[in-house]
Amino acid sequence: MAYFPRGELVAALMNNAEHILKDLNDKQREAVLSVNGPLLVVAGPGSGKTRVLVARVAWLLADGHARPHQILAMTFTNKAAREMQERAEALLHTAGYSTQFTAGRNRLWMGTFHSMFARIIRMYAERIGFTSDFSIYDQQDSEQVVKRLMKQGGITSVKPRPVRGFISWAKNRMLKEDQIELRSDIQKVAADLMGPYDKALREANAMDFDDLLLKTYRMLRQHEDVLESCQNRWTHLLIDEFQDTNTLQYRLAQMIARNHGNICVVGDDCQSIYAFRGAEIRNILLFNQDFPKAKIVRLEQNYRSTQNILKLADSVIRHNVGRIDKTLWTSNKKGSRIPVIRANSGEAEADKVVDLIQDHMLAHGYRRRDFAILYRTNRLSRQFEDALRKAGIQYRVYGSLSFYQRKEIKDACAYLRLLVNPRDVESFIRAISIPKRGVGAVSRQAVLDFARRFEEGLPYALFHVDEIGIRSVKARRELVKFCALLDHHAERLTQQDSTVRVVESLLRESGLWEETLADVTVAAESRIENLQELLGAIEQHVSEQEGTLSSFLQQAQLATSEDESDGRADSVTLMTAHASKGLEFEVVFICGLEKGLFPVTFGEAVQAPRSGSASDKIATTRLQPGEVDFEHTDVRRALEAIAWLADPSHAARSKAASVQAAARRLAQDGPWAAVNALLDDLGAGRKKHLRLLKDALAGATADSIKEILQHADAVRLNQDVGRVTRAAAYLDAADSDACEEERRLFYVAVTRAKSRLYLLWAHRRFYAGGVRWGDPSRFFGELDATLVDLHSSGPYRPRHQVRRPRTDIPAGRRAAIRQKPMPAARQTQRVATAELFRAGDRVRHSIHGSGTVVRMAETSYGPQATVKFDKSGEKTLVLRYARLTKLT
DNA sequence: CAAACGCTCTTTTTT
DNA sequence: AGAGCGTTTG
Repeated sequence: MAYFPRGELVAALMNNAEHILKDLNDKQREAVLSVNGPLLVVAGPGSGKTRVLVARVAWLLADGHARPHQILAMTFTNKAAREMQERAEALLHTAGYSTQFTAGRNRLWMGTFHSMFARIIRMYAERIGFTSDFSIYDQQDSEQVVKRLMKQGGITSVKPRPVRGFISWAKNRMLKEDQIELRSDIQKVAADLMGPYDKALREANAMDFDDLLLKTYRMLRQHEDVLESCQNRWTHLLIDEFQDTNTLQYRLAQMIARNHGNICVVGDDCQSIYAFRGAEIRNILLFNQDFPKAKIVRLEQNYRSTQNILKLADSVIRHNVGRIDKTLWTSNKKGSRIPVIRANSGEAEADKVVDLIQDHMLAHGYRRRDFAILYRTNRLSRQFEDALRKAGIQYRVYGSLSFYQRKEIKDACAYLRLLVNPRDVESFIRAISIPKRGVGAVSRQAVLDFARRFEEGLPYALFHVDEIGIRSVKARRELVKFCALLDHHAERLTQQDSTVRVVESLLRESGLWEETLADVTVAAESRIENLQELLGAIEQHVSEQEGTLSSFLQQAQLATSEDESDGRADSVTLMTAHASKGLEFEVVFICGLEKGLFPVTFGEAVQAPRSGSASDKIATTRLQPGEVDFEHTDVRRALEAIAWLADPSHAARSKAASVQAAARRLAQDGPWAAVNALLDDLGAGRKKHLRLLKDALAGATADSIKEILQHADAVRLNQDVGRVTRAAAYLDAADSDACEEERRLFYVAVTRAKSRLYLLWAHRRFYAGGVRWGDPSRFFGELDATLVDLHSSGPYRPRHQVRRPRTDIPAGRRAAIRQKPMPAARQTQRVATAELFRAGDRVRHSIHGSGTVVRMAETSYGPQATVKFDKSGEKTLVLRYARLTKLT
C-alpha cells in the first residue's frame, strides 16, 4: 500500500491480509472487497477473472467473513475448481496463514454445479425416494433408456437421440410434460415419454445429469427445512462462468442466496457458448433484476493478448447484436498481424501448422506447451494428430473421450455400480452381457419384465431366477451364478474388507479381467493398464478422501476428460474451441474455418423450404411408383444399368459376361429380368428395395425406364434445391441466435492467444467418407482486414479443375474408369507464398521486381492480379503461375 | 445364443 | 472412415 515504503523488511511486516490484495488493479480489488451483498463481475477475456475469484475466496477467509465450509463455489469444470482451490490455498499460505483454512474436512465446497448438487442430493436422497447410493446415468445410459421405452411403445417415427435431447432441454427449463409444445414428432414423443422415463430412472434408483439439478430444486422447494439448512450453511456463493449457467442452475443459486444475498457471479456475455444445452445469457441481465441492489464491476483491462489480437476479436464480436457493450483494452504491445492461411486440403492445413510450430520453436524458443490447435469439431483432431506424429512432436488431445467413457472402464464400472445399487438396470444390462456368458437378449428381457412386476425390482428378480420362466438352461444357471457373485461381493463390502480388494476380486471373478488379459492384441495391453488405473483411482478416493465406492462412482460419472489433464507434460494442445474456454496459450491456431464447418450449419435446425419453391413443383409432377426410393443407391444403379443396357451400342461393347447376360435378358424377358440378372448376386439387404422396384417396373419398357430415370434425377435435383433453400433460410434466420453463438465461440478461440494467432482454412477436405469442398468461413468477411495477412500453402487449384467422379455413367463402367492409373500427383509446394492481395498492396516478383497491385480479378484460372511494376510497367499475372510475395 | 457380415447413415459443442 | 443396425448363419 502507498503509505508503506518499499523494502523487504517492510513487506514482511505488511498486514497478512493485504498481501492478498497487493497484485490487483483497482477494479479487481473492488471485486474482491465487496464481500457483502450481490455482486456481478463482468469480466472480459484475459482480465484476471480467476485471479479475482481466488483472491476473493482467500480474502473471505483471511478477513474473517467466512469459514471454509461456508463458501459454495461453482465453476464450470472440476479442473477449474481444483485450480481455484489450490491457488487460494497457495495464496493464503504465502500470506502467512498456515493450514488453518485448508486442512481435512474443513475444506471449501468447490466444483461444478452438477458435482455440488450431487453431493447435496446424496445427503438427502431418502427424502425424495432415492437411496444415497443412486447411480448417475450419463448421456449414453439415458439414451439407452429412451431407446428401450420407444421400442416397448413401438415408436419408430423418430430417433431416440433427439428425443432424449429434448427431454433434457425441457427439464433444464423446468417444463413438465404438459407444458411442452407439441409441434414436431420429436416433441410429441418426448412429452409422452417424459413420465415413463422418469419412472424408469426412479425404479433403477438412478438420476441423469439434469435430475441432479432438477430434483435438488424440487426438493428445496418442497422441504423447507432442507432449504433452510442449505441457506444457513452457505453464507457466501461464488459462480464462475455465469454466462453459461442455465435457468435451473441460476434458480438454485438464487434460492440458496436469497436471505443473505451474498452471491458473487462472474461472467462475460460474449463468451457464452453453451446455449445449446440451455445456457441463458439473459441470466446476466436478470441478475440485475433479481438482485436490484447488485453492485456491478467491470474488468476491461486485458493482460493476455497483443493489441492486434484483441482488436481482431473485437472486430468480429461487434457483429453480434445481443451483447453488453464493453471496451477491452490492453497495455500489451501491438504484436504482429494475424496470418490467414488457405491450404489446399485438410492434410496440407495440418502440415502447415506443424511447419509453423517447428519454425516458432526454433526461431522464438517456444516450447510445445505454448501451442494450441483449436477446431470446431472433435473429428478434425485426427489430421493434426497424424501430422504431429509424423513430425515426432508430442501432443495431447483433450476432450475426445474421457477415461471413464472408455469401454473397458464403463464395463468395469457397470459391475461396481450394480454392486452398490442393485436396482441399476442399465448397469445390469451391460454387466450381464460382458463378458458373454450365454444370457442373451431374450433371457435378459425376461428378467427385466419380471422385475417390473415387483416393488423391489431387479434385485428381487435376480434372487428368484427360477420363477421367471427362462427357457435356456444355460441362461438360468448363469444368472444364478451372476447373482451369487454380486451378492457375495456386496457382503464383503459391508464387512471391513478393503474396498479395492473387493473390487479387484469382483472384476476377476466376473471374467472381465481374464478376458482382457487373454486378449493378445496391442490394444488390450492398454485396456488392462486402464483397469489397473481404475483400481488405483478407487484406492486413492477411499484412502485420501475418506470416500466410499458409491461416492467414487458418482464422482467418476461426472468427471470429464478435461479434468484429467495434468498440464505438466510439455506437449502441443489439441482441443475444440469449446474446451479451450478459460485457457490461454502463447500461439494459437484456429483451423477449419470454412463455411458450414465453423460456423457450423446443419440440417435439423433449419426451417422447411417455403412452399411454392421449385422443389414443390417438381414433387407434384407425374409418376407415382409407390414407395420406390429413387435415392436408394441400388435402385438408382439398377435403373441406370437398365437404361444403359437398353442402348444396344453399350451392351455390344462390353465384354463382361454378366453384362452380356443381362442384355440378353433385357431383350428376351424385359427390364425386371435384366435387373435380376445384374443384381442377383448381391446381398440380402438389398432385396427389400428391389422388391419395391419390381412392383414399380411392372410392365415398364426401356423407354419408360429412361423416363423414370430422368425423374429420379429431378428428385435429386429437387433435393439439392431444397438443401440450398434450407441453407438460405438458415442464413437469413441466422444472424439470429445460432450464428451469434458461433461468433462468440470464435471470439473465445481468438482471445485464447497471447502473442500469436493463426487462422486457417482448407479448400478441400475428407470428411464423413467423402471429399468436401470448403469456402472460407463467413467470419473472414467480418474481421478487420487491416489486421490480417493473407497466405496460402500450395498453389491455388480452382475447384473445377479438380476431377470429380462422373455420375452419368453406370457404376460398372465408372469402376473401370477409376482403375486407370492416375498421373502422378504434382508435388505440393510447401513454401508459403502470399497469394491473395488487395489493390494498393506492395508486392515483389522474381523477375519484374517490386510493384503495386492495381486491381484483382477472378478468372477461370483462379485469381489474377494486375500489377504496376516500378521498372517494367503494368503486367497482368495469374497467381497460379506467377509467384508474388507481399512486401510489408 | 453369438459371431459374422453387409448395409446405412453420419455430419456440434458437453455437465 | 467408422459406428450401429439388422439379417443370416453356425
